[in-house]
Amino acid sequence: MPELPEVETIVRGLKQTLPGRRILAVRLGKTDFIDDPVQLGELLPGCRIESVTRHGKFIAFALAPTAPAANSDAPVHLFVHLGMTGQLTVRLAADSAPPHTHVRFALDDGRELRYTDIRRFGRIQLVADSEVGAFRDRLGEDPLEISEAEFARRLGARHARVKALLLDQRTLRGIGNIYSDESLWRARIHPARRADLLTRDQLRTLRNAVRSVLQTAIRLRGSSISDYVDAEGNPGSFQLRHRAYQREGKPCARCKAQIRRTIVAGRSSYFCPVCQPPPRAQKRARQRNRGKKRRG
DNA sequence: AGCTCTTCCTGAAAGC
DNA sequence: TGCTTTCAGGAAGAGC
Repeated sequence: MPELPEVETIVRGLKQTLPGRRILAVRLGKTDFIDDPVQLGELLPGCRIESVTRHGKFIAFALAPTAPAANSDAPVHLFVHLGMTGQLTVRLAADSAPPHTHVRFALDDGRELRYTDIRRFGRIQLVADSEVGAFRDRLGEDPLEISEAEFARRLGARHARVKALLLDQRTLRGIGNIYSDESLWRARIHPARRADLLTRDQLRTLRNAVRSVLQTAIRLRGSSISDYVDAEGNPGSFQLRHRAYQREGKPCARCKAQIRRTIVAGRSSYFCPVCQPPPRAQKRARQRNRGKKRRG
């Protein structure tokens, strides 16, 4: 599943070769995950790719029309979200494309940018220049850039479970199921703990854990669990460093207790029952509160 | 406010 | 062996 480190790796790869290239043609397969496929096909041919950037898990292409024949002279941004199984690769146009390749952007150097997505949980949309700000504002802070104080402010007052907040793209942008579990394991915090009941120390530790996990994962070019590959089609290797995610029954790397799996925020959540004690005190507090409500 | 459930989709793995 | 069922999950929306 592409999360921040995977998307960052892909973007770094695309930045090497795409800026300055012109899109000659667009070929579409299935289009049910594209906001406006007709507009995509009409607007993009003739556009030059100005830049490639990452916003959370989104990949943004800034496009500028070049030919006078272009259908519009307004710059536009193409936002791509890879969902679960999306891949963006640059290949020679003559090379055969894998199954489930649904979008092919022919480039002016004989190659093409391809979007492949088995499950089509990804999204592709065009965003007008004037709306890019609003689009980005819907996302929270980048977890690699957020300050300690801002991290504590964003999470520390919330009653929600800490894992739900890590996954919420409006709180922090870019973290998914793998890196939330890996960060919580490193910070020794149970995923179901309420964020507002964490200590200052725990919030600081968690922020640092998130940073170091993401930075290491970027260095190792992401985690390849099932479908992830970078822009050149190569897998990452951070999955070899996973300490919690998908390690149910395996020994904790710190204390040798068996990693357990539970459901938090509707997602499989892996944790060490010894290093990351479940929130018993919270449970008792909730039971007391329920009692009070019934009586009151 | 925050939780749970549902929907989208395919393929791998488990169950029979 | 071969079919059917289950599960995985990012995000959005509904309903409680």
